Amino acid sequence: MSVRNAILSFLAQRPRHGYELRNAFEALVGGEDTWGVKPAQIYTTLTRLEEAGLICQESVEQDGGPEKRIYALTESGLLELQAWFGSGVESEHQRDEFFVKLMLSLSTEGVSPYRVIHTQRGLLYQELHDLTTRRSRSNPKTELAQILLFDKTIMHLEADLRWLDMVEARLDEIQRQPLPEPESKPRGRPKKS
Amino acid sequence: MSVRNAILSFLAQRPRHGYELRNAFEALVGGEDTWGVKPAQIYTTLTRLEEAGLICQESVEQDGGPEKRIYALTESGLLELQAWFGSGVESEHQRDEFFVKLMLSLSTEGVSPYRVIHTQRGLLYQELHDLTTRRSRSNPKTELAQILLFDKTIMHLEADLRWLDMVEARLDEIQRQPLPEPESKPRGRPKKS
DNA sequence: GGTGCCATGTAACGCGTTACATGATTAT
DNA sequence: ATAATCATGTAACGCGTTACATGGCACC
Repeated sequence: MSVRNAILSFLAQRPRHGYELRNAFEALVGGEDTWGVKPAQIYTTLTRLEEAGLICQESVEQDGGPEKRIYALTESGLLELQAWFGSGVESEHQRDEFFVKLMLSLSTEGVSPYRVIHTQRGLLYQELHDLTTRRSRSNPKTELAQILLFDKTIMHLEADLRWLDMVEARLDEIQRQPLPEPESKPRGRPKKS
Repeated sequence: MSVRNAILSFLAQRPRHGYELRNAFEALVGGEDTWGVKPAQIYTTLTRLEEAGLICQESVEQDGGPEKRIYALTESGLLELQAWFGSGVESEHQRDEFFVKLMLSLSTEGVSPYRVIHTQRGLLYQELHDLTTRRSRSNPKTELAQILLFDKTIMHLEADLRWLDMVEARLDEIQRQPLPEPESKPRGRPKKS
């Protein structure tokens, strides 16, 4: 939903066309190496927003080149935008791919959870190193926003690393005490067979 | 990719049909209130995995009720699964919806970044409270996995809260020194007009 | 006066969602 | 019997992706 709402917000300032919106977004989040937005996403999102009645085409410029469809915010688009600003963003941390991988590694023959943890830790350290480097190369005057984003990511990576250590310690504790294999079990009301 | 790879992993143990896979997944991650997987996702994923040649239909049971298509892992499916276990999971923290909202609130009339931060902090505290409660109600013997997942989420929420405090302090520092409005600017090779 | 890149898009797919369908089993 | 719900799916959509199309402008 980031792109969708960012588009609404940019159109609240003034009507724009696709390329402008893309540039505005990348300027906001810090360029394509931080958060590259593909053109296609802008245009498909614009189409869907128009179908939903949140924006409308104001005019079509055609100065020699390709068409430039200028979009403007509608009333309901403004309402939706305000609702977005007024509400919080729910975290979706519960959906964690690494957690699934780790759990599966515990019940899969030939896959060591310690190896999975080790690999993940290596990747996290590398990401942390890259980010720290890029963060220290930023100019704090002009790129405050990017630094804040770097900080957030770094703090999450550090949390992930601490969690990995915790999990590993936990695994050591219960070593050779295998988890019951998670199995298909009927739930709900028991049957009186 | 969590569901997709979890399916591969479950089929590596033995061939199964859709409902079994759904139950196995929910047992793994801790039931529908933690990570509810909709049946539709299982079946569409199965279809795509079959098209990709990673799994194949082994047989079709039909004991009175609806068809039960039994899927089995193929050779390339096993390879893909092993590749997944052998690689790390990249974090995607750079895509942060709240960050976008915050940045937009800085350049939007009538929206206070302090208010946005306040709302978000409220939501994070509530999520933290709920999770802490649920965590302490779990049985550490039988639900170790869920506790680990709770811990990970809690650590991330705490990181988010610390980051919010940091951002707010930063905003106070530069108060009344507005950011330049992020604008459409041509990049790349400068033109020699 | 061709090569390459800038600016603007379309098509098709992948993962995940909500809404709906359908036949069997169980509760009342 | 009727209603709930279990067990198994299909259809259609939303957000995001990669791959491709196309017409002008800059440069050598």
